[in-house]
Amino acid sequence: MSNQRAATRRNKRDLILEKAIEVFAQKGSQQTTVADIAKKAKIAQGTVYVYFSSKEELLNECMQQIIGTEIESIIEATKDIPDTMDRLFSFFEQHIALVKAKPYIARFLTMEARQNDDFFALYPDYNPLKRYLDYVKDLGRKAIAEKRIRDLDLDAFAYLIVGVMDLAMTQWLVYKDLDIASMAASIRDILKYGVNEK
Amino acid sequence: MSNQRAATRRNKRDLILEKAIEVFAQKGSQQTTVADIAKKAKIAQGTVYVYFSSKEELLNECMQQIIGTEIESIIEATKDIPDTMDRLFSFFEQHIALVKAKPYIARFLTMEARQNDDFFALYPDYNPLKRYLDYVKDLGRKAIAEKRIRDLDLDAFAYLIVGVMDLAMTQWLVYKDLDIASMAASIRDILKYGVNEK
Amino acid sequence: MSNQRAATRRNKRDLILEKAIEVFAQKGSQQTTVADIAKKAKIAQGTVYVYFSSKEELLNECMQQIIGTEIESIIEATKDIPDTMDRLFSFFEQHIALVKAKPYIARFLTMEARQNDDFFALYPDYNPLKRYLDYVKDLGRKAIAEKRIRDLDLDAFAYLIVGVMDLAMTQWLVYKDLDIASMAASIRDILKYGVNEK
Amino acid sequence: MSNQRAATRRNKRDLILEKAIEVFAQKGSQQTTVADIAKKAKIAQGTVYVYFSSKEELLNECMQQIIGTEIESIIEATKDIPDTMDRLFSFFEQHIALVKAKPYIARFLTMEARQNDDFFALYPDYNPLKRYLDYVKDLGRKAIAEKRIRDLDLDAFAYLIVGVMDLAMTQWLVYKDLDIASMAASIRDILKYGVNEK
DNA sequence: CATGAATGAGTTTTCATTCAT
DNA sequence: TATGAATGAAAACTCATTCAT
Repeated sequence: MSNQRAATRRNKRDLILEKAIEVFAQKGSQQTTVADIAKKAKIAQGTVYVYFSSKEELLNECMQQIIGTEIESIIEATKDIPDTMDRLFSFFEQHIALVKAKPYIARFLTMEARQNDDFFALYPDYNPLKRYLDYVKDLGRKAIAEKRIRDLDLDAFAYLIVGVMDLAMTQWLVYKDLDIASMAASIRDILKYGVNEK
Repeated sequence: MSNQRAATRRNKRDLILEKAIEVFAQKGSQQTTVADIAKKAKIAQGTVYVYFSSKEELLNECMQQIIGTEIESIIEATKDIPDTMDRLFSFFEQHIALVKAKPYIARFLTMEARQNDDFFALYPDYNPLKRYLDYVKDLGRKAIAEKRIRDLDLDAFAYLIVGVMDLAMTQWLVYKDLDIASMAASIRDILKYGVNEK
Repeated sequence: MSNQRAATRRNKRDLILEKAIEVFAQKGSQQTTVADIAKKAKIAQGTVYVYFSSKEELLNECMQQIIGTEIESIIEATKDIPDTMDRLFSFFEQHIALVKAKPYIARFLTMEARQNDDFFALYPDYNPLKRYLDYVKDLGRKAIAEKRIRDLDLDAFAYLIVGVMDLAMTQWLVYKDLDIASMAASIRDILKYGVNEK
Repeated sequence: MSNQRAATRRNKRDLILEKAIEVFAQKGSQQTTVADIAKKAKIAQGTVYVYFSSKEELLNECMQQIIGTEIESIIEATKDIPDTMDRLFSFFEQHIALVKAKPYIARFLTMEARQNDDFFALYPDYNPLKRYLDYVKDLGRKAIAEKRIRDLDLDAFAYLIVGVMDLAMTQWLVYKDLDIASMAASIRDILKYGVNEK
């Protein structure tokens, strides 16, 4: 009984989170009303407030859900790839796959997370872009140590990788005809050999 | 007198635009009220509606102002630099300078323009990121023709340049201690020679 | 088993009443939510509705509980004091003792009972202030008959006694440093001899 | 023009205050909705928020209005009566007259002012009962100095006067058939000569 | 009986927009 | 043109009450 109840409670909370992420992503957090979310989840507006104390809190929980779950799962999934550069581009590819599978997550990563000041005031380490940058810098550091890449400015390196990833993602959301996968190969090529004539 | 009036009208309209951009950029367009803008411009709320039919229209005018004026002026300013790569990085540097001088413009480029769907529905070519990408692709095409860079995927090239620029700008807005100028040199170096050991 | 059940029912009902009085008194009936009461009684919200049909009814039951139990018990306790004036001031003292022991009762007497119109519409005789006034008038009548006090306006007499009692109580609730006990002696003195120079 | 505008503004604010006092007094502050007040004042709900930042603030302004205006005007009106006891009972009578003329004020004095903790936290000296008590104590002190009354406990004296006044007022609100004016004479008699047989 | 999740009507508050001056 | 008071529709949030378990 307790299990059943707990399960129900967990399920409804998760249901609200899931639908909220979809609606927030579709319309943006400001344009989304609690009524929209309730409608999408087929529950009464008041029910949202049984599980979340305010629309604000619900939005933050959505972000933590995405960052804590999705981003970390990508990082986790790539941790066994031995070659650092392969690992880096596998990370890139997985991120693209995530965006393609759950485009609303991209909206959170690029939009909400960038502009929700309250959220970053509370959880500065949850800035998803910063999380990505740190991860890439770390990978870069190892690649240098392993002499797989030359000794370069790690910040510049990380910003190049994450920047191109983020932009490609953003543009893909607007112009769906962008072939990110094939672009990834070209990006890898440019980063590897540089733009100079050999 | 007619001149006087026209001048006044132009001036007041521009005053509202100027202040609106500042406030929109500071608080985000959703959080900004017409009252905020009127207060900043030291005029009555009603006056805003003498020059703009709605808050929506005012926002769109702000974006056109930025894109049409600021962005184009950067592109214009670099047009006389003969070496394509120099021109590209001059463009990069000018963009950084613009963001540093008028940080609220960056907010528009990264945030508002990305999320204001109505605006893009009306003016797809005014997507400032797309404008940047097209410009860089064009530069890249010339550089290849001039054999200054090797024959590479222009999209990948443009996304790398604009992506790193946009990200650096975004992060600088949050963490002001980022030294973008010095990073630019490193980025140029990486792009030029690639990450591989020589 | 039937006894057991009845006892349980009685006990839980009384538990809710007891806790409801405390919470109502603490926060005022309007500010109190059914959830507050349920929490204080450590039961589920729904359980309140097993014993009371509405929050309104619960509030009325609380008032009857106080008037029927607490007030009558004071009147009862003083009934064997032969001297009418002693009895009157014993009544006064017991009331003070009650307020000090259970301050939340004072809140009911002064606040809720005065403002809950519905309650008085249903039970006009349960106005606790009226109950007090009637009791004091009755005592006064006897004291006059016994020639312990002079023949005076009974209403004025009762209003003086109950009025000063009620006000002292009210102010004591706000400013706890009021020494009601010592004031009672002075009040008795003034009422006895009047304010005139002898 | 400026005068006209300022007058309009002042008038509307005062109109809202006036109507709010009436409705608050009639239904109690908790039962009163902003819609009720707006309806009574024949304005839109939003207009209330042009002049008051919240319902809470409006309530507090109402109380200050009553305490600052009505109570002080009574105290002011009696200040030229030379005999202290006459002055005291003139004060009493004026208070009764006020309650009869504007019964809703009585509601504020006895109900809202007693229970609105927030208000007293901000303005402890605006407790209307305390204001009354202080005034009567002051009068009593002078009466003693002038040897018009004997040297008695000022607190007990003030509590008797204000207590009976407040209670009479309260009961009159419920049972309108109470003849307060005639009672006042009896009260004066009892207080003057005491209850003892001479 | 007891529960507590779910409900939805009702309330406060915001703010783009209008309009008389 | 310029004003700013007034509007009212829409949104967030509360909470007494119900009901399936």
